[in-house]
Amino acid sequence: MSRVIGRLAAPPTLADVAELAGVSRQTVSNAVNNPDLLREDTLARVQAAIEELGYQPNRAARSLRTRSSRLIGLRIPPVQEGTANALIDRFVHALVDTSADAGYHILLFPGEAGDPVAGYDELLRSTAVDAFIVTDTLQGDSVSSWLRSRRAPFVAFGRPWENPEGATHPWVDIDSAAGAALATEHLIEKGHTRIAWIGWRREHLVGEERRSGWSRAMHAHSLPTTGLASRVEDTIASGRAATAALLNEAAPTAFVCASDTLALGVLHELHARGLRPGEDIAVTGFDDSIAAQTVPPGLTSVRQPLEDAAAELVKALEGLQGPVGSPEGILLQPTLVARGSS
Amino acid sequence: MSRVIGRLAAPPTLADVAELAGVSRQTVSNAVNNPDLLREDTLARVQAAIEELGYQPNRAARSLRTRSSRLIGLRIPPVQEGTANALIDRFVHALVDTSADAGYHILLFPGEAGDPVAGYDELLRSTAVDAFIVTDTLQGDSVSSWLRSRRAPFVAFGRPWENPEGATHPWVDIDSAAGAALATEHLIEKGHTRIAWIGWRREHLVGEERRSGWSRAMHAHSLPTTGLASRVEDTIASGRAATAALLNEAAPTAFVCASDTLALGVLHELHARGLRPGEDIAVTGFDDSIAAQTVPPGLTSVRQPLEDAAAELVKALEGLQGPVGSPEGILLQPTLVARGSS
DNA sequence: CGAGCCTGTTGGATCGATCCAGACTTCGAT
DNA sequence: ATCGAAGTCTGGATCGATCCAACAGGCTCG
Repeated sequence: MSRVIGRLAAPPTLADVAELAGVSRQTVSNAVNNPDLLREDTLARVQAAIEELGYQPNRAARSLRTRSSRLIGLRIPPVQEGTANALIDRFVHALVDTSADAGYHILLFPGEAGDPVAGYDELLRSTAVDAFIVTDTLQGDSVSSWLRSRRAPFVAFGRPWENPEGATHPWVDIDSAAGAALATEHLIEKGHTRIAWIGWRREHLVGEERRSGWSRAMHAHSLPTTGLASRVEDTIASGRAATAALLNEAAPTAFVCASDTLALGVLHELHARGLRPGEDIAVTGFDDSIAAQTVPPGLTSVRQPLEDAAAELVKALEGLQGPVGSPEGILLQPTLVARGSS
Repeated sequence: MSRVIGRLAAPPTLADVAELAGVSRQTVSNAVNNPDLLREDTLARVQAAIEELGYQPNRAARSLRTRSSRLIGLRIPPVQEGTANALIDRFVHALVDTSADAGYHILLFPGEAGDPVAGYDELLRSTAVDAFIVTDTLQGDSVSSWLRSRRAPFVAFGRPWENPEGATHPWVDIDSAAGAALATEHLIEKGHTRIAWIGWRREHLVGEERRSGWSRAMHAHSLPTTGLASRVEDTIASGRAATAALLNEAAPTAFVCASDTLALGVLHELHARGLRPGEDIAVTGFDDSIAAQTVPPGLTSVRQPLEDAAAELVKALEGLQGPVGSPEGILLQPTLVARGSS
């Protein structure tokens, strides 16, 4: 029974189980995939044989026949130096856990800088994955439209900004305007009136979205916004520079930032000026990164519900296999984690 | 030529290419796998056909026949709250990049808390992966020995502590004693003489390893170590508590920590006491995490060469497929990244 | 000039699980 | 006693790439 090829004992096959249980291969296959087709005693006998041999279906064979690998492709974008943003990592954790519950595994592939589509293309042609989860919709939706043109099944974490209403694929996103508003309201509640915004460049649609949450909350309380906003690169250094400029020119008592990276830039400038975050100046970030959780005295930050997002994405993915309904978009609400910095 | 099944255009097969090029399937297969077996003009003709159809071998079929999936399994351990340690994430990035160069993809599976072996077992039985990379050798080597008993091919990131000399599998590790010594020497050079150690509990063999680097460097310069060491849990809270105790009782001017998490604990306590890191008290961490890179004024930390480690692991993995030599262990040297905290 | 060798190519078998069509059993209804 | 239908179970074909044994055609060499 235990054939040995090289160093590795060959796992038992369906035929082995069938022989042991005294039934045909098809019956074993049914026992695994359609148990209710079998008579009770036959099922029990087959299951005992499966148990005894420790049988599991060979993935390659099953995948060849069914044209489905139960694998989901996820592109890992290149690491960006000088940022605190490890959102993708938390997302990967959440996704691995939830997709395992649904019987999927996550296949990672590198995001080559040159051709963003290369990795997708290879996996698609070789039918290595059943679907993709696309996370980099920030950059403009070139990947989405390419996948669509290839008729590849995928769901996106992030709105299709080009065409928010009539999306042709399911997506899940976080209502980040609401998140920024949450942070702003929180500071207003603490008594701040001159609350500055540090965000991303105008090209970044998500950045503009978040900024609108800040300005909406400010206007709702009739607070001034003029001269209190700046738009910079998403790095600690530029966050720090923006903070210096705003402190000198607009005298804010609080900062709402579009990312933890920028908020850390604020903390750096405060540190350099001997100002105490949370006492002299309040700061909030976005993403609830590890850095936000650990930096003294703790950075108040908007937390994206990545676990929920992952669950919704996997659910949408399963919907893809079925009938072609109109693709759905889901917007999840973030929460605010208050810490020492506010 | 473009058969359409459901919504997905079926990719071309080897037979399609053969027909277009006017050769047999075997010849196409050779063009892909053993190009030097073909005459030059035939090869060119086949390659043109491959190009035209955008052919890539079906992974499931190839995998079924060759019994090799070109996938590497990696277990993602559950996230630990209250820690700054996202070493695994940086490692995943490095591994995805280097393994892609070698033609492998990374398959992630969740580390269920209950049975650490469950995920491995499933993938092994279903022949889903060619090999594993094991990262959690800290916990005692139960996974390694289980994999060994199942004759599963794997390499470890981390020494086999039970049996460092006569390892039965290849491993790659970082010389973390040298790393701690590096940090200690750095502080001695800056003029510090009372340098405290905050490390992990004695059961953690890696922790003891790092501690020995500190004490060795101290002894080499005839500096005192008595009363200057403490061993605690790897959390920010306990790092902070240890700092408070050491400051009160032993009056150190610098702290060497076994992890960035502990070092952040030190920063928290300094912050609470109004002491300035890098000016009043020096601090070093371990792992060069994102938190270390971003916390003001920057945390000096020992950086593990994860990119090199990933490359060595993939190299070792390829060695596994070949003849059974004596498994090799590789020890890499870390570097020190000096920042504002020292 | 034919044996022997190399190169390039061929059809058929194979990997392991699932799909398909058909056969056999059981059982209530006529 | 016969029939049909539902419920069980079976052998053969199939997914696509690779392995295998064998075979043309061109070449050298005795």
